[in-house]
Amino acid sequence: MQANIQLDDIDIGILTALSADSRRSYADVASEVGLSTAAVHERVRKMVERGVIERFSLRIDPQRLGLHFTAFVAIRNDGGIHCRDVAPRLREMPEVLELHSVAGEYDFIAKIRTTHARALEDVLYQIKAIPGVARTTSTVVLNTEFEDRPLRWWPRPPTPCAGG
Amino acid sequence: MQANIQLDDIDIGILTALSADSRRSYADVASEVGLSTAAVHERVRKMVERGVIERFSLRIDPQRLGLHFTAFVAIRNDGGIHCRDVAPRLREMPEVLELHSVAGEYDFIAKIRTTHARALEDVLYQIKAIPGVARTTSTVVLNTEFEDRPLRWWPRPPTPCAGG
DNA sequence: AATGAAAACCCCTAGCG
DNA sequence: CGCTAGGGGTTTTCATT
Repeated sequence: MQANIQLDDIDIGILTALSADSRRSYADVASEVGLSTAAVHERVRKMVERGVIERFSLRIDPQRLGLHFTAFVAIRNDGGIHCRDVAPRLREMPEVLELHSVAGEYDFIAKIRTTHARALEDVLYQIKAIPGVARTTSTVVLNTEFEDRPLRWWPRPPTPCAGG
Repeated sequence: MQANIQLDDIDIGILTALSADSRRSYADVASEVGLSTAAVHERVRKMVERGVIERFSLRIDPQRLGLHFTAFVAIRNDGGIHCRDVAPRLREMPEVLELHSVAGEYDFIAKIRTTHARALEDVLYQIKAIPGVARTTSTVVLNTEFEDRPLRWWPRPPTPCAGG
């Protein structure tokens, strides 16, 4: 749970470059950030080791996979003993892309992707069958403007109370 | 807007492998899916060309970047002439990771990530200053159970009305 | 923590079935 | 659409600073 102190501008440069194209050669990235290939390699290795880089991944167009339908589903638990079992069950469902526990009227927000609206019905049915789930509210996505953007900024360490 | 007909099991195997580690060598992937290196290379090239693969990317731990705070912000537009300008303005804001237009009480759902709660206030202030935005409702994320999971499944083409 | 060099490995194209 | 083959580039290691 450490902060970003350990990342300097060169690290951010490497992350930015690889975030846009993670198969770029280290030689290429090295010339961009002004380091040798070996140095970039070493920095990447360390960032993987320290968990800054979780994995090298792939952005796939969900439409071309046949996943035409997206919804955000808010989930409310009941007060029973099964509450802690809800998240693991949702994790097993491949249609649930993201799961966040949230403050407010609901306990979870799930981002769900299916082939079509009809398929969401099945997923909701499964979710409602999970012990501990009391009720769901779905918000249907009409159009995804953007998601999974490459890294373009990073937060500066918080300035120590300049304004009070 | 074509379907997934063109992707066979081998393509899915390649996507699954690269989704978990996009820097794996094609030679390595090839031995896994039972093809030659050149064949894997050619299939990847075509999937990039056809837009199935949008890009090779990187999953960075937001915590280690100092992004400790996540919220979903529902945005409602007013009925004015500026409605169509709202999405482009939100696109310019780096804290807005995702933007979906949705059906229901609100017009958009934005996924927003900042260093801390206080920084969300600034972002909301900016959003409310966009012409056309009428009102926002924020849902604070307490814990992200999972997000950006590697590909593990893909939808089978819909069975033609087996059940009616 | 970075460099340059060396060795192993991989990418990518070409030619062919 | 897939395979083999080969040159050229890249990754990865290591001694040095």
